[in-house]
Amino acid sequence: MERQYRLQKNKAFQYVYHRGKSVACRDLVMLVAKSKGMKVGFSVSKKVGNAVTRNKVKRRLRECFRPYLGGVKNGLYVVVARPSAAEATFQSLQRDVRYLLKKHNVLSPALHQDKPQAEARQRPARQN
RNA sequence: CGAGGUGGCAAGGCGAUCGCGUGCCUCCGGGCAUGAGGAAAGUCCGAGCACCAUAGGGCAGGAUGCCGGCUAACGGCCGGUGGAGGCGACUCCAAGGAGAGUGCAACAGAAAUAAACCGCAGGGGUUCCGAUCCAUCAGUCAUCCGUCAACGGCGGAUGGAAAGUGAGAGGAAAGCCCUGUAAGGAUGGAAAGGCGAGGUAAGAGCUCACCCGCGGCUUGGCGACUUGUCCGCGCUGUAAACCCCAUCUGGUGCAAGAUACGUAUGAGGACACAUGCGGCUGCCCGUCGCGUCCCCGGUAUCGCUCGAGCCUGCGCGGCAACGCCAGGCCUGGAUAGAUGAUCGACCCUCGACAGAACUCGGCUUACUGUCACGCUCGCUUU
RNA sequence: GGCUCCUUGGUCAAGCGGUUAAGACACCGCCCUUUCACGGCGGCUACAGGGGUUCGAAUCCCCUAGGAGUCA
Repeated sequence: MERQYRLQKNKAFQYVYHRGKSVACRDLVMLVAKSKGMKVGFSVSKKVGNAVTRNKVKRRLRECFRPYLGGVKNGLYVVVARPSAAEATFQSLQRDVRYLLKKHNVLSPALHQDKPQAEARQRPARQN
């Protein structure tokens, strides 16, 4: 995920926590605030685990969110991992991210019905 | 074969698709190269580096603590000494001073850092028994008072009819006083060196032999230490209690700090008014600065990775840690923080512990697999 | 990332190296009351873990684990 799409400053996170709307499932919480730019941030606290597991969860979340970059409304997104996310598989995280985006109703019409492009591209490979 | 000991090595790799950080090139489409660890961890030590005054003085505080060496330095490493553990290979040890001083040693025990409670022994005095001797017709009992350290004696008085009152070898029993003694005494972590013999009234390093420890002298060693001597002595433990001695030690830490653009010893609020306040360490000196406190205060770049660096040599010196020499190599530098997802087969245990954040040298802790040994012990077979 | 500190019953806590580790609240049982509350009596349950020093450690030292605070 390129740097221009990242939410970086602590103040920006604080802004999203104050102004954003939140939707959650068992492993994740997603907050969205309206903005002209498109930025995503990931928050994984020390409760999730040690540095290795935290990094792993962050990488997986980044990979899950990447296909939707062009396909959702602009805004400030923050994805918070709950402690149970350490045990979740990549596939379940993928499902959760898609479910939360849908619940926020930010998916563009093209992607609302079908699978995202990146995932569609991976489908045939997985079937092999 | 089993149980150990020591030392080393590795930390899944390969291919495909998508994706990320950094560097270089670019025809701006992209391409090429490279990208976590042995502990990156804990932050327990030591340094570099930066700022604080040039890093200052004294006290306090802190750290280390057998010896020699290595190292930039260290609480690290190597080699040795002493002690402890193990049948052994081998391992472990904050291992200076208790003979400078202070403190503490609960409970138990006679007694706790210095004696004398019991005991043992000698002497004194008391009572009782008492062969025998003197005296005598008989020779005793009760109460009261005084006295001595004394439930006992002595002296006196009174009463029972009156009066008066000896000596004693030796023995016994109890309690008392003085002296000697530290052998024995159920305890305790520790009891005044141990054990045996002599010695004695009883005893005692009082004397002797052997042993243990300390000190002196002495042999060897740079030294810790060690060998001998028997010259002197017999001293509780605790310093991870205070302390003494020796050595080291200024503070803060890359959120250090520097630069640029905004421009600034800034805006707002509260309090105070120089024998004061703050910084440099806790205090004093010295020195620098001049209100103090609360709250708010942007972004970018540098610091930032070539370094006490890594690899090779059967190189040279050294037992070794390590040093020297020669040749070769460049090997993360992010800043919400880069290694992931999917597929394929392989090792067949589906891969443990675990992610750089200024950088090094160690220590400690977590943890998987494997190899070597002209290392040890035991069993079996030949 | 650096620095500083703390762990004692279920909770809050005291504790000079020396008995069976105070105390309060809570909980349980009994008494009191027609019953509950209050009160009284009794009980229950702990030194974060592992080593070391010491005759003896909750206390002193080291390591580990967990938890706080602080620095922009």
